[in-house]
Amino acid sequence: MPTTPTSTHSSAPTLAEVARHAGVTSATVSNVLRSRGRVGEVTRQRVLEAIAALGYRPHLPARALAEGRAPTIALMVASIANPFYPEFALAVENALRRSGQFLIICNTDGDPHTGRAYLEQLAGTLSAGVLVMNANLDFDDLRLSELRGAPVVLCMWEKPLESPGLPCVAVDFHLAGELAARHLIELGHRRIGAIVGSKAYGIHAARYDGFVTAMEAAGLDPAAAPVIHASDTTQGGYAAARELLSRHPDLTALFATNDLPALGAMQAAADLGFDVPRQLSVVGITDIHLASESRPALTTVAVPTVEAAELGVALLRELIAGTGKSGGQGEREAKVCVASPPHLVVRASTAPASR
Amino acid sequence: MPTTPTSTHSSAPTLAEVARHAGVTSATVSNVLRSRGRVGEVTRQRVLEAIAALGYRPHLPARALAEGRAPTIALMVASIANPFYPEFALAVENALRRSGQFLIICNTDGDPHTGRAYLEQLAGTLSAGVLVMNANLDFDDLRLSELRGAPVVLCMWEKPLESPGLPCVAVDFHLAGELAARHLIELGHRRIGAIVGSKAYGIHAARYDGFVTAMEAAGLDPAAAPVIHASDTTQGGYAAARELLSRHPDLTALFATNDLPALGAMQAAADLGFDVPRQLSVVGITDIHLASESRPALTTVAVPTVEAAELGVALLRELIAGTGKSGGQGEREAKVCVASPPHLVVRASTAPASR
DNA sequence: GTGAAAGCGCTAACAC
DNA sequence: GTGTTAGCGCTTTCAC
Repeated sequence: MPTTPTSTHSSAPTLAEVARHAGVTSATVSNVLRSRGRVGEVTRQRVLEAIAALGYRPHLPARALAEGRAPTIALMVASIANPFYPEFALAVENALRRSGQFLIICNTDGDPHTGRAYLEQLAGTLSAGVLVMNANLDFDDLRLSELRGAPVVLCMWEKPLESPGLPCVAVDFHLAGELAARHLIELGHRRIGAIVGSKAYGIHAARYDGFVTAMEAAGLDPAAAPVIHASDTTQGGYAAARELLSRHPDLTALFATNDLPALGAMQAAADLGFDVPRQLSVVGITDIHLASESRPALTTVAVPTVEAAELGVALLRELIAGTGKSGGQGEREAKVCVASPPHLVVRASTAPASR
Repeated sequence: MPTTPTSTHSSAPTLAEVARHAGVTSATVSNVLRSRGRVGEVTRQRVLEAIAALGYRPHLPARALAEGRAPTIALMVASIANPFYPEFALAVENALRRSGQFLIICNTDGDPHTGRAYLEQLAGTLSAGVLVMNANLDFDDLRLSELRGAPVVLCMWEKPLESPGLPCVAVDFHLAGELAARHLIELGHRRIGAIVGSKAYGIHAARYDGFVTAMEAAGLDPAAAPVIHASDTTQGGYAAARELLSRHPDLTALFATNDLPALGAMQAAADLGFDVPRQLSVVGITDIHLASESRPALTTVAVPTVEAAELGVALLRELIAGTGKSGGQGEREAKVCVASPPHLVVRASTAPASR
């Protein structure tokens, strides 16, 4: 029987309904909700009761529209399935939750096009700001997003001394590379192979530069160290290590610019019959959870992931708050916010050179 | 100099501005945007030009408000940092992206309170529906969410034959457990230890039941197999395996209800001097990426993760579309949607029993 | 085919 | 203290 389609009271209660129920006007309800205005204690109670009685919950899009501020933050990553990102995303979500904002995950697949589409849809409408990991986005797209009213923060920018022209959280990955390499050198290793990931955007260049710095500081010739570029995955590291070790069987250590490839390198070494760390030392960078769970556990340079996430959120919030002030975003120098320095974590994958 | 704070044209262009620019009214612009109404070809072109010229992008919250439908889907997980969830989340995000919806990640930390808070804020306001993984939520909270207009779909429900009273994607984990156990039995193992995770909510109970079924089918006494409950992590599996192996050194195989604990068990075995798989076989369930990357690579029972994600999204969408029809959600039987059966993936962590 | 107008649920001036 | 009112940006009947 086709009666009125809108059932009388089953739909979500609105402010107006709460107001009617409490015998006040919606402005008053809004005021008690936001503890904003001056509301009499008795009405306040009546309103609170009405809210509880009706099970009222604010309608976030409506609020966003009226307030002119978006209720979410977007996090752009190449793929959330890469083991590093979830650790970071968790920290971001925790930081956001405290301030009542929500996290939208955007996987770009490393495709600038996908990233751009996300930015276009979200920036300034659903999302008040954008956090960017190495998602292979076009910096011009990112700057455009700023102009659209959604600040962008680059998380884990690799070169503290060099501004990307965009606000960012910088982590000294040059130092990370240096610490990793120095550790090997101090263990007596001289013939070290390097596995360098993510050529795109020069990511990991800083890490390799750190390697070079450490080599030179020790009076070694960095150019003599064989280098292989690999994709930033276990498989990539595995293949790279196989190639490296078969072409240079005299290598006593492998330096990888990231943990995943380092882990892959350890497996390749094992498959090739190398005993890690007795015959071959392996070191990575980042210290993802997996690093401590491998056998042997991976020696690596820990990077302040959680801190970077929190700094990123804080910086983004600051930028969002400041949007529109002083005429804008584009001109003044992009703020770079430096996280604590990385530090070496010695585990079981490195040992003194024996050959 | 304090001039007008609102700069004349820097703010995001609105429909009305596009309309003015094109010499039409906003209704018409809206019509061309949604290819909804009957719009003359020439005006259509003028409007499109205006949109391009101004760089107009729809304001998602405004649209959501006017349309009465929320622009996101919420995914509730215990912690996105658990290696299984990102794989699932990636598949969900891919499925959603195709339909222009966005993914909000909610980490509950396994805390029903946190989960409830998320549901309360998102369900029916910002999020049109909720996908739930084993996030330790209260089923009553979930049913309440349905009444609030945001359907809930349980992903990876473990017991296809038993309805949770909530729509769900079911995966036959009993069969998974059975396959894993049968594999060990067929290899000649008789003294098998079981590591059972996530006691809460009886999750993994189905998996262990499958183990029992396989044992009985082979004429073995399941009660004779030592069982340890462990947290659903590598560490949990590590500790459990250590205990199991030290108390029962004659065990020739370990059955774990999840890959992470299985991986941990392999490490414990290695640390205890057991050669996997020659002296000890280890099998897991799920087939997360890590399973194929461990050394030895983990034999496991693969579960259709991506398929479950896609089915979950499809089911959720269906429920969202049907919300309000035929008077509602509560009464009719909750739909359960069964994913493909799990299947055994033999790798290097299992071998014939030698003792 | 196009425009006028009402309204989605909420906030924020301002008046009383 | 509380109510009135005018939007926020968009969609959508309904006239024309």
